[in-house]
Amino acid sequence: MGSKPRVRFAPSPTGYLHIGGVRTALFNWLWARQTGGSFVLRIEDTDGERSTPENEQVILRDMKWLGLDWDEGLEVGGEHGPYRQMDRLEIYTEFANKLVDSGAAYRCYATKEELDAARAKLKADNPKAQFRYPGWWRDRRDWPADKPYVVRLKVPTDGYTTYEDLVFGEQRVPNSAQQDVVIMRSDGVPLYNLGCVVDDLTMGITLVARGRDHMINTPIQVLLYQALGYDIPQFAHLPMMLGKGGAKLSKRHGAVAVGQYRDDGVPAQGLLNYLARFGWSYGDEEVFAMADLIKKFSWDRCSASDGRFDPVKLTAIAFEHLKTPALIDDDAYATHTDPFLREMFGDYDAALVARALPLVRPRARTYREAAAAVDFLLLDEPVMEDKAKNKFLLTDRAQHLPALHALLGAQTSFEAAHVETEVKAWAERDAIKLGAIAQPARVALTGRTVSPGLFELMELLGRERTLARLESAIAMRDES
RNA sequence: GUCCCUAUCGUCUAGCUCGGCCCAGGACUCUGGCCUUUCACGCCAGUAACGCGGGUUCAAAUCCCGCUGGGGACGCCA
Repeated sequence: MGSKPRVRFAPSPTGYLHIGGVRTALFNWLWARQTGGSFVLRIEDTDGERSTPENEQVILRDMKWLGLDWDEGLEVGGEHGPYRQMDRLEIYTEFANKLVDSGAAYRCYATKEELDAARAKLKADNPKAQFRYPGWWRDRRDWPADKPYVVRLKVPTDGYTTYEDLVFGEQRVPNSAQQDVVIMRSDGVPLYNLGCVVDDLTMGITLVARGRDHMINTPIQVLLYQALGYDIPQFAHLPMMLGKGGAKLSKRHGAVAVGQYRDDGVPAQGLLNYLARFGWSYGDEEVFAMADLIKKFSWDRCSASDGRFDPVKLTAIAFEHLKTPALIDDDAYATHTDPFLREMFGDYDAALVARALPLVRPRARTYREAAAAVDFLLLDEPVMEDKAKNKFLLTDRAQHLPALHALLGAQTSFEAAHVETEVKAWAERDAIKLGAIAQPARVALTGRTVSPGLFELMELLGRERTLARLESAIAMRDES
């Protein structure tokens, strides 16, 4: 093991991959990529009630979609495995025994019922009091032979536990505020604190970066490291991502599942860019390519105050990527739009779409919107918006259409620049405002009032389809 | 209730370490305008914040104290 940083992301498969979790994963990943260190992915599935293999699969799938690849962990393996906590039970038992043997922890035979009763009694006497484990078994060694027990950490009753947080600075928590927490359940499954410390220890993790909601656990974990005789890693806690109004971020504040963004057609790098800027800043810069982020990220530019998730800003940042070829080149754009095109149109003329997409980019907020915006090219007939049709095709506004048709019919080249020159010359000659020609023509060709430039459209559609659509538009008016 | 964390426009934030360049800058949103064959993009302009109260100082968003607000946690959850 060298001196390179080793960081990790350790989600619980108790639900889909949440964007708050992605932010944590991202910061760890950026640090590993910047420093040439390792990014470890492990699964903390000790909550048997809520963990499922399906959730685990979703998490792995979403991490891959985001491009947050890991050097060690599930699927890729590594020399510190296994990387799923339920596959590491013997290791925790070994460490728990070590703690009990050294006197740093002890067996507690109090049953859940006894604890509940004591808690209830205390609440009855004083509703505001905080229940704390009374230490019944703290100093006993008269352990019953065949009764279930949990393992509790013997927390010092005085003094302070301190550590340096890369984001929050020096932390100093009175031990008197802690209690003898359970670190191992009676069924031999470790609790979060034990599992986390043993894993970070045995996996050689040098820096633990996680959400601030875990900050409360850190003193206990520091105590665990010390009891086990290990140096503590560095810690970096990240401020919380809350929903609008300051409440815990949930579905009603917008999509929180990564999978939802993928399905909506939001680019992964846009999502990541938004998340990177949440609790981290680099002067006034806001739009970053991934390579930039890797280069510029640092813990000392992380903020300590909580923030609120804003789906509108996320869309804006994602749009910056979507419309900028330097951030997403045209080939990549086409590749990412492909699944949506297939979903909407089945097999399609990829070469034709590839020519149209660059014109659509400044108008599409997602890949899905981009796919929808080229429908007029892929459908035999454009889908007519009623309003557009009634206003531009069935009225006098369509009066120039026959002349336009005649002019275009006489052209051999349908290159945008050429058609533009010809049409503009005609308009000038006959003193017709270009808009009077363009809008009805646009509707005839696309069915909409909104589209890329008219002459580009003609080039894209080609001579035959352009003329045919103008003819049917003219016919529409005659029939009405 | 107890312990811990935090506090700049509606939101994300710069500035705070080393007080004056800040009657506070950028971005999103919103409004107005320009460009243009439409829309979008782009460009220009505008609205909008240092939570409150005390100090310290010639000078405080920046330092100190108090208050208030917000958040996390107090489980054989993670």
